[in-house]
Amino acid sequence: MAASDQQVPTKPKRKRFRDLSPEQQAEYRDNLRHSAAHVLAEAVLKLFPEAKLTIGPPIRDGFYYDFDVERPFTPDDLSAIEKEMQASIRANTAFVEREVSRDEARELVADNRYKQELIDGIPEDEKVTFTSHSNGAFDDLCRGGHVDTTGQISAFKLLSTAGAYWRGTEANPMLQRIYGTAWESRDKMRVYLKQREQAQQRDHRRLGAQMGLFFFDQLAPANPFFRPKGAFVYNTLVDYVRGLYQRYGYDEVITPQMFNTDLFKTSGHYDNYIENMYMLEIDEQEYGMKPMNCPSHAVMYSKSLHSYRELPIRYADFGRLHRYELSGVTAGLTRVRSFVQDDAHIFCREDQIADEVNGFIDMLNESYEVFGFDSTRFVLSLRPDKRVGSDELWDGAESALEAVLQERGGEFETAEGEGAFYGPKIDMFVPDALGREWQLGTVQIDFNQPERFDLTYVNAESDRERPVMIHRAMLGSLERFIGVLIEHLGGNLPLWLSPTQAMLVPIADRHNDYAYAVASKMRNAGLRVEVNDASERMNAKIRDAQLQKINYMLVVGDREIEDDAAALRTRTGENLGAIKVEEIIAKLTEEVKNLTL
RNA sequence: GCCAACGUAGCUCAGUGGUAGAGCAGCAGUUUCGUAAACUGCAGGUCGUGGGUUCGAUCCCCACCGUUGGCUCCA
Repeated sequence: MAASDQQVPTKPKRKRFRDLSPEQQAEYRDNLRHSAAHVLAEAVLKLFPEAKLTIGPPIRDGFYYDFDVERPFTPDDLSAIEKEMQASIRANTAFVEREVSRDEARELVADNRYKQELIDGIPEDEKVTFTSHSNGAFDDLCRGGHVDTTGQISAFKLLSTAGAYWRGTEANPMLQRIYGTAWESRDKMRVYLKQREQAQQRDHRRLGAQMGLFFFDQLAPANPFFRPKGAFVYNTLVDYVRGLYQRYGYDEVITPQMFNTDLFKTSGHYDNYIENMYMLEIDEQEYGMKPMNCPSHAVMYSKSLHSYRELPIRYADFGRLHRYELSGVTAGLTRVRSFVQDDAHIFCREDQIADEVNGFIDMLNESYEVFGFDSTRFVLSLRPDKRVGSDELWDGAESALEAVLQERGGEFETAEGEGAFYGPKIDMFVPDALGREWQLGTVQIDFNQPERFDLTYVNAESDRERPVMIHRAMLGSLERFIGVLIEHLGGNLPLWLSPTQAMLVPIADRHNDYAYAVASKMRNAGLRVEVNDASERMNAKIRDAQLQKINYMLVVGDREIEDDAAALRTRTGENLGAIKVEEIIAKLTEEVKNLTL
């Protein structure tokens, strides 16, 4: 501690933020952000006295507060509110917590049904507390967790407004939410806002257009068009997965696109998923586009008699799926209405579950490493209240999944009650450029479909037994995967996945022929190369290749022609100088072979 | 689906109650250049769609379509 601390201050001196432990820092930020939410609520009440307060938690990078108000907030409201907040912060008043009795609490929020509901939800053995600031001018039911004074909220900014249902349920009234960000210093906030801006540069929709990969058109909302280069990426991913399947023992199948709805009545989708299905009528019969592959795989399994010796059977399917998603939730490639998954269903005996899941995670980890996903979050979801299958089945499956995760030693989270009604599952989440997480991989145990389709195998005693079905996807929807991958890599696809691996850049027109000759050599070696023979300056050609995220630029001029070489430049801006064309080919070929990131 | 914002040239955007502009891209010509944007010129838009108000609508109003940010990280 500093020497100045020898003088005993009247109040314990606050430690500087950077001297706090990581846990304390996180707590301080939460407190800061939650305090900012209080100040926000105060400001809103000043300007909109009729507003009803609800909740205002700290969130990642900031905070929000939900209000029940007569009309939605406008951008102008936001700046007015921000001004009010600043006044309150300048006043630098203390946050004061106090315990109140339940009756008193109810009295204090008598005209606020939301707060009443919150009080009802507080367990009997917990204290009910209110927190005030601005010398009591603002008072709110609050669990606590504040900074000492409003003045500590030195850096904040209101970012956006949004409608939000009370408790996130559509049946509830829609509240108006204000999002803001708050930091321990102005510098930190500046850094954050800048990062936010940079993340937008990595948005896959922006990069996808820039790289000429795909586009959307209102003629087919939420259905991407993949241009030649995008289709190349798409198909190369499928090829990659097929390669893994060959090693990990999967068999690819092809199944129909649309089915008589009898299938979905058997599978249960007709009762539970019809809202998301595209239906059509053919020959006065009701048909539906498949939203999932599992029913067709169950049909395929049921078409022949199976011995326990055949199991596990692993059917892989790159079938196109259609799901009607609400218009408000579709987004770029990450949430579309038509997509293909690297989907497969494993039919196995109960005692094979652990091995199957284990083998799947091996494959998944192998692939995620190739793509550089190193912050994958594994979540194990256990039995919900509403479920099918006996407790014994669930016990077995849950402990099998948990044991696999335990034995592998990696970190994972457990979500009680979050499993599907048909079985427990493990989901794998990966963040996008803005830190929003998307589910890519999943492995789900299913006790339901085998029952519904009456699937059986013959065991060693010649008796019929019920197999377990395992749904699993590694990259998940290829569309989403491509979107997340682009953001993850900032568009810098690895060489093996890159639609254009190298751009030949002739310095002057007289070098064009040589450039074409080099390109042809490289193409013969299996590389994907283009020649930019435009009558442009070399700088412009390089810039053009950079924007397209092309891995290598091969600059050729008089000197290179002399030596049968090309000056190699990487998209990271590195100039590797003149290298013999043969060497370049060898280098790139090696890089492709090794799936170098 | 719900709340809000937005929709103008291929892209990024400006603009006004009197039928529209810029930069980049495209095309033509000039330039032939050493590691992220050469110069000149030309061409390019039923201002998302459909109604309404108005002498007149890209602009104001309504509806629809689409896109974007949100819609339990719970007092």
